[in-house]
Amino acid sequence: MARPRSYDHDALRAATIRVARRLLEEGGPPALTARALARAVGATPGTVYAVFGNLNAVLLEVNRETFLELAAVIDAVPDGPAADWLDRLADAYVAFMLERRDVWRGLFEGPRETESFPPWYTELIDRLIGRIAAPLAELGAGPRARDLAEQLFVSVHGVVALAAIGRLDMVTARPAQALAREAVETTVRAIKAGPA
Amino acid sequence: MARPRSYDHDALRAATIRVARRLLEEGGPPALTARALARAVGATPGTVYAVFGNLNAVLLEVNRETFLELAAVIDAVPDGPAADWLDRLADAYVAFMLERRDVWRGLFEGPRETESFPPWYTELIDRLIGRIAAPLAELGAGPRARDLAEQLFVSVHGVVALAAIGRLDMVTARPAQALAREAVETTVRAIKAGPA
DNA sequence: GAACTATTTTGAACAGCGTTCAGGAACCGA
DNA sequence: TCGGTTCCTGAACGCTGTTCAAAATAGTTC
Repeated sequence: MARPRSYDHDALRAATIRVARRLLEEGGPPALTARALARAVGATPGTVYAVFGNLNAVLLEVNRETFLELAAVIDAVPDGPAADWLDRLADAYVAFMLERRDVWRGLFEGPRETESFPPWYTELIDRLIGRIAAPLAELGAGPRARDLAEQLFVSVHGVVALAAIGRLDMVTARPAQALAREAVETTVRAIKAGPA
Repeated sequence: MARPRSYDHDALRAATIRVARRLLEEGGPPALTARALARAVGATPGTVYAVFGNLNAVLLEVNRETFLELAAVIDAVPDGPAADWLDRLADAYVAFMLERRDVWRGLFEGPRETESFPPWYTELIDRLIGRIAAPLAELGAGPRARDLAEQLFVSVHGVVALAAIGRLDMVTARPAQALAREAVETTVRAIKAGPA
């Protein structure tokens, strides 16, 4: 009753996301084009659009995978004495993001402000911040742990944001990892200074 | 001996920069196109290219003006007790950037990593960090004042970076200004905790 | 087997982008 | 009036995301 699909759409979807990621890694956001995607998966732009609706949806899927990987990496960071634990978290986060600069840029650059974000996006960030709050609480941050974790996350985000576009050296001579660790140290010292 | 210029190139240059800024404010980076610029200044794309070489140069000039304005705003922040002084600096910075979200995005998004930055760019950032280091030194940061100023700047950058693309609320319920002030407070408290 | 229907896939087309550059335009000096 | 010289225009190139009429391919019915 109908022309049968010539593609396994699930497989095509997965392949497209895989290729999208490779394109991003190799050429940054400008390399992620509908035609390049289609060519690489052996289909045509129209088919990609039939599967994803638009290019942004492809990027969103890459972001999902990236975030899931990040979550796994963060979860794999062994806990320990709170200060060391935080350092390891910071190191892992910075290293992860800088190894994927261009994918990172896809995560944080550009999209419309009015766009609403899918639940997994928010949930993963929430989880990440929870992982930061744990050692902070251990250090005696008490009820402020969550707030401080948010603050620390944003600070490290600042480091990575500048490093990912190659502009951290305009602000400081220190490398990203050092700055992230110092942000951790400052937070820890502020906690040790006692309750507000 | 030659066809006379039909444009005052200095005036055309200035007008182009002015229009570029308006386009950015009204429609963000995507609105800054060669044809729109040319149309708005009553010239043709070719002429714009004759004056600026390429579109990025126009963006760079807008950035220069924005940074100069920022420098003026920061210089105008009255000093006072160090903690209040820092709060005012943070407020001024955050307010300035958020009032110019789209111009801000032009400042920090996208350009090639290999690009070298003009001296005024680095100099202005240096000046900005100097302004932050002053009250920190007053608070007893000693020789660490500069390092802490860089760190604080990067932290506040993280706040603004997320706020400018409308994603700060994915991390925290607090507004940008509050987070910036808390970054200040954390830094101050870390200093008060004594030398490292 | 032919016709019809339903679905999927294609790829040309559209409007726009940054950028280039052949050639028309406009002046001066001879 | 005729080069010479410079300036400016705007068509053109190759690219972009996206759309959609048409082609392809199947099952079903006559």
